[in-house]
Amino acid sequence: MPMATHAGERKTGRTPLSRERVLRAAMALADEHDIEAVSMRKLAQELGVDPMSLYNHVTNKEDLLGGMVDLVVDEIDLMPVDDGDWKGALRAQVLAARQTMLRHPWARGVLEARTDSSPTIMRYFDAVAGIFRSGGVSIDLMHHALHTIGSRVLGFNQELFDDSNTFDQGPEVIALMAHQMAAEYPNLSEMMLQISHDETTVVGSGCDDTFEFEFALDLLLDGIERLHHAAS
Amino acid sequence: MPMATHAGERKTGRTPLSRERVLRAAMALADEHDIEAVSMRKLAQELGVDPMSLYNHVTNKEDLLGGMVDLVVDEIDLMPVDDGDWKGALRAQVLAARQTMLRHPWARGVLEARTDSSPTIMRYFDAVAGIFRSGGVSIDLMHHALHTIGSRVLGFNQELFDDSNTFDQGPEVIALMAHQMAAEYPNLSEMMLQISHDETTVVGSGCDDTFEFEFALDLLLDGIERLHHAAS
DNA sequence: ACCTGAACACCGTTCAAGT
DNA sequence: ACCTGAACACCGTTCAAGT
Repeated sequence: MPMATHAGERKTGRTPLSRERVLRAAMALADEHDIEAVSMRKLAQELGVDPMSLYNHVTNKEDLLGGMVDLVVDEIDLMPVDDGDWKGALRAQVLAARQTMLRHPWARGVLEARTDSSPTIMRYFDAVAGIFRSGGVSIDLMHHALHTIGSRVLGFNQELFDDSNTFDQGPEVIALMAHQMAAEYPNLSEMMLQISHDETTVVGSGCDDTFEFEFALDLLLDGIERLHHAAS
Repeated sequence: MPMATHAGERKTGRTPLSRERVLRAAMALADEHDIEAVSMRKLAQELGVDPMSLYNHVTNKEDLLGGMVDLVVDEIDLMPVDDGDWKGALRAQVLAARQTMLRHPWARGVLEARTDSSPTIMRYFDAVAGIFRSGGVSIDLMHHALHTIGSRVLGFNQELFDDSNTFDQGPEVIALMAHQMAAEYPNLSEMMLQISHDETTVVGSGCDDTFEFEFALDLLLDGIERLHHAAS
């Protein structure tokens, strides 16, 4: 005797669609195959559903991307406010954001393309602002500081100058490349040569990125702290 | 008696296609209607040509975008190296880049999406590196500095925290918004309130962006200079 | 209320054919 | 050598129809 098919358990017994389920699936797809793999059609296929069914839970693709990014930002651990050390708390907060973004590299491009920010993102920025305020940083300085730190507040290493691939090579390969470039790009080739010889700097590109990120972050925080002290 | 139709002057008398002409047309299209208006098909239509004809002068869309961006970077004025004031020269160079990028706002997204950098871009970075070297900045510090300045070297104001739209509103509108947000985003609403009252800060969003850009740039340059002096 | 399929208006690009 | 048109494999989304 066949069981009665009641709502929520159609002939396939598959869990019904929901915004949550759609967004989670999209996030998994992006994590695994990068953002260009996330099309409405492929996502639907992944969920075993007609492409048009997605539109019952997401108004359009922009909404989908926004929801995905909110999921990521919600994943960032919020650091406790430490009245005695706003700089340390802020540093920890930004590094926490970076950890999350490293797990979801596609989020950067989506966030930068977004035009209006969601409540989730506002909440994160409000938390960061709270850290500044806990240290008595003036609103005006905090405002400029937020602009200055830029997308690094969310843990992005905003580099156009990405030489991490270069330094994946062995020193002798780099030396060869550097000599070939010497005529046209004398300064860059000089830089490549020296850095490839300096073993303490080159410890694998993953570590390098972390070093450069913290170097930049500390330079920014030190500068902001200096202005804060000068003002008080 | 009909004129003979010779090469270069087909029945329409239109100038023949060339890489240069394709790239210039694409740039004009992007300048006027933003980057999403630049499709192979629309570009071909703009040129009065079959879409497939473009592929004789451009290997694919990626090549097209790369060529467009090279055109932009080539537009940046290169500042003379000033041995006595590397910081001032660098500042001037970055602000020159910013002027160019303001004329071609679409270039930022294309540049950030690019994976490998062209000779044109390498030449620009080499010029920037030359400015550092002219001031005797060590290669190691210069390397970190380039990573720290990040995409700002090319004049981008890398802001996720874009409140320029907000401050386009009148003070009373902002005050209303701030009060509505107060419960959920106490720190941000406090910031909005104060900034909207401070008339010297809000002089139109265009000017604001310039101020924030220079504020961030100077903070970075001052930090780098401090490290440079500490090392020597 | 939720899901579906056909259809529309777009993409970039391959390939064989024209001149 | 350069250009063309038809065709292919994709997009996001509207709309009318199903349950």
